[in-house]
Amino acid sequence: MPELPDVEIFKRYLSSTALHKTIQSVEIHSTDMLKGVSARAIEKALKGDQLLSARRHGKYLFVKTAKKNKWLVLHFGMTGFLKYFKRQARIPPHERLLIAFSNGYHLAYDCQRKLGEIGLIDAPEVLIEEKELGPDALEPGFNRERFMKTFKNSRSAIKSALMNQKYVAGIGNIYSDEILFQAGIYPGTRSSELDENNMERLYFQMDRVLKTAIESRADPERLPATFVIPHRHSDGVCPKCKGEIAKCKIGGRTAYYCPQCQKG
DNA sequence: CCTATAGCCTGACGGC
DNA sequence: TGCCGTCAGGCTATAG
Repeated sequence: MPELPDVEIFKRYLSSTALHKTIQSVEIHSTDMLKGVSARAIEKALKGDQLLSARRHGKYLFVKTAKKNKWLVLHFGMTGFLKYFKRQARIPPHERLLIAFSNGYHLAYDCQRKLGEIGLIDAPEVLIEEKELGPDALEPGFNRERFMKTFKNSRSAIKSALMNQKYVAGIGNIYSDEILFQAGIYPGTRSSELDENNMERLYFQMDRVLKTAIESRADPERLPATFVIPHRHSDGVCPKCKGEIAKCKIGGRTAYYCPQCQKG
């Protein structure tokens, strides 16, 4: 689930629940998910402090602490999410990090498959540079010109290029399918072979799809009826032409597309 | 340099 | 029912 729109919703969720509350305790139950930091160091950085603000870049969430000026890093892998709750009975099943606040509430980071990551850094820029992340797909500076320049230079399938976090950060398997569907482009088309028209449509749809998904709270059931995401399964029907949705492998990932509406 | 592929980790599901 | 293979919306390391 967690691509740009999902993580943006997590950010808003955390911002409206867990900020400005004194942290009473921190428990890390899966130390194997820690990257370059010890459980003790995270505990030390958070305990007694408060969470001040949250920021997102691509699929990464950064949460700033008030006093010590550190940033907690959360990446959600394929199965991560956040939950803010009071009663112990509501604790999610694969909780890996648990922050308890002095008001009796808790913030849990749940990640069933442990493909996510928990970290602690001095500034988001450090991680962005280290991972060589491209610009966030929705940042204003990533305009049409930069988009075209980026994708002109890649010879991989456009779907793979869109998902390459070094080119642009935030797009994964699901939303790359949606963006390509909306732009009417076959996912296996070589990125460098897209003409100006296709490039322009792709950029426009990238922006529109991601923003629409955020407005829909990244909830498939709230997406517009013209979106293909709810039909990404065998027997899926194209919301535009009512033809059958097809599936194939591109760059090792399953791509769903409409053979009628998306031409090479 | 660039692109493609296996592997990491866990759980759900379908077929035998 | 039980077992096994496959697959899942992430990224990284390595091979070609």
